[in-house]
Amino acid sequence: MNTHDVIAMLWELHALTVLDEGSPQSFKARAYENAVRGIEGAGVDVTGLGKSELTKIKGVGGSTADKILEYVTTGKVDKIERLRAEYPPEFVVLSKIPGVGPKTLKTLRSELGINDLDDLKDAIASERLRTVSGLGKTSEEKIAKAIERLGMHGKDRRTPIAEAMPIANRLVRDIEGIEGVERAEYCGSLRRFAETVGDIDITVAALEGEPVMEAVRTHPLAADIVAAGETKTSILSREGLQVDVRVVAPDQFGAATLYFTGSKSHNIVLRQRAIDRGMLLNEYGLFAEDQTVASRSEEEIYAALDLAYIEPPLRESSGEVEAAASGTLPDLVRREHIRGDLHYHTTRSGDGRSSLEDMVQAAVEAGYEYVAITDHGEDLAINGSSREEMLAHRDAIRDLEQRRGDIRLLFGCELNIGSDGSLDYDPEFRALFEWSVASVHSHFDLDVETQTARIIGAISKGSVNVIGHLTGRYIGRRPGIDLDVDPILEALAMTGVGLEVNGALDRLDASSTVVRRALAAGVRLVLSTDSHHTSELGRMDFAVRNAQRGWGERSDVANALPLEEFEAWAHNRS
DNA sequence: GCCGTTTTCGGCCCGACTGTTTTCAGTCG
Repeated sequence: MNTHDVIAMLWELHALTVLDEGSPQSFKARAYENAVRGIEGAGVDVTGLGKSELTKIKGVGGSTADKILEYVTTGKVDKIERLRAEYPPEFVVLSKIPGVGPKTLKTLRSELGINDLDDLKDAIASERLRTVSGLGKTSEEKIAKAIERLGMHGKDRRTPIAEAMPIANRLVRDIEGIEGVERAEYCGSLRRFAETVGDIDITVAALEGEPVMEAVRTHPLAADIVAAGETKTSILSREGLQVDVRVVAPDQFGAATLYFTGSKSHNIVLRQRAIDRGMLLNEYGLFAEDQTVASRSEEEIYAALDLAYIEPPLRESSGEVEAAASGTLPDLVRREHIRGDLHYHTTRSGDGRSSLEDMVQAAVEAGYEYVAITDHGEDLAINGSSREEMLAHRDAIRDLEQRRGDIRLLFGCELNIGSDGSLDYDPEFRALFEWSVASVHSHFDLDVETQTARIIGAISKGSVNVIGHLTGRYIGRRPGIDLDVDPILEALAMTGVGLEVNGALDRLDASSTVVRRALAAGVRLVLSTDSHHTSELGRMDFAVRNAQRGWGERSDVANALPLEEFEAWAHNRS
């Protein structure tokens, strides 16, 4: 049992309490939510704490502390057991239907005796739902439709960022093209750079709302219209992804983007802070006695709340507001700090699609001082290169570097980590590489001990500069390998081997949570695009944002170092 | 259930949209 389990327990308690009290605003339910936030913010292992230490955590009082202790010692919480009996899973699942909240559920149960999805379907089929007070024919039809599509977009359906980002970019671009629109920006979890998103939120600055609403309602991506008002329209894409578009006056754009970027809990903390200062914060601005204090930009709102500006990836209510108040926010790494790309393929790799010349030209155009060419090693049968091919490749790289004279090219390799931690070639040959990424490309189903030993084995061979895409996951498609992360981070810190932050949107590997733990362990980061084509260099921005989400600073990032310092570090691998 | 620069009780973030109502409750973000 660990802190993660305790948090899961509190979330279940929260969900069951919402049902029991019939209100998401239930103060008890919100207290559990606050406790989770406090525990996450404290960043400690709560399973080893006593009651007095637990209640020192913000949001955790005596009652919640008792439940945590009960859970840690017995593995159960009496109150949860009782609530589970009252609200079994087949009933709880009904709360996932969009448009059905705890109040409706309570009424359905008490008036129609509905206890599961079949009961609800029967009630709809026999038109009994419309007889319930507060519901009518329209609600009945709406709920019927929502059930039909439940598998596609229930309330907790999450869309991988790699799927959501192109849709958001297209809509933003189209909305920006509408006459009268000054600005449009995607907000929500997408702007915070969460790896999966529940929906897409777009904020638009325009004096007239209707042209925007009209354009959204009739957009080719809109398979269905969920809500259509004067300033807010919600559509559903064919894939079931909901998009909310909200129009505000241009001088309120900052307040609106702040509000819609969230996170929800970050907003609550900011609003509380406004109240403490006798002000009101909403999506239209920060107000004091009906006077607007700030609204045009996010920066001026944070400033008016006596806070340093907080970048969107940090807005998860995990200590960032406290840090902004005390001037201890991290000096986040930015795209302009990055001086080179260190995971970079050419047509030498079987899956590479741009030539060495083109890839290097693209790197120069991106403003890089150095690049490591890291084509696949021989163990990756289809995509890899033999020793002879690698040596010829080295000559081509040296030749190009000399002819150009405008960029340092490191002769590198992406080594393949075998199931037992073995690497390509032999130690002598590997020593020829000036830079080596080592990554997992196969054997995804081994047990956690084997996988962990496998990675640590690769780290310990003395031939590796950085571990590439740590887990091998594809977000939403393939889970990563099972790893015990802490011993791996320890091994990285001890040997001075770096941890890659892979900027491919479907990877984002290591994840931001692992990045944050890695930094706490003293591991250095390497931000990479893993480009196989010249069109993929833009991924560096994603690697940067994912590192930011893990609180990565400029000084944490190896490829933010000037060339000489970088090479000194790279040669220092143990 | 938690909390305190209005401190041990009384409050707890704020607003748009919808459907069912004739002024508001529920849901959602």
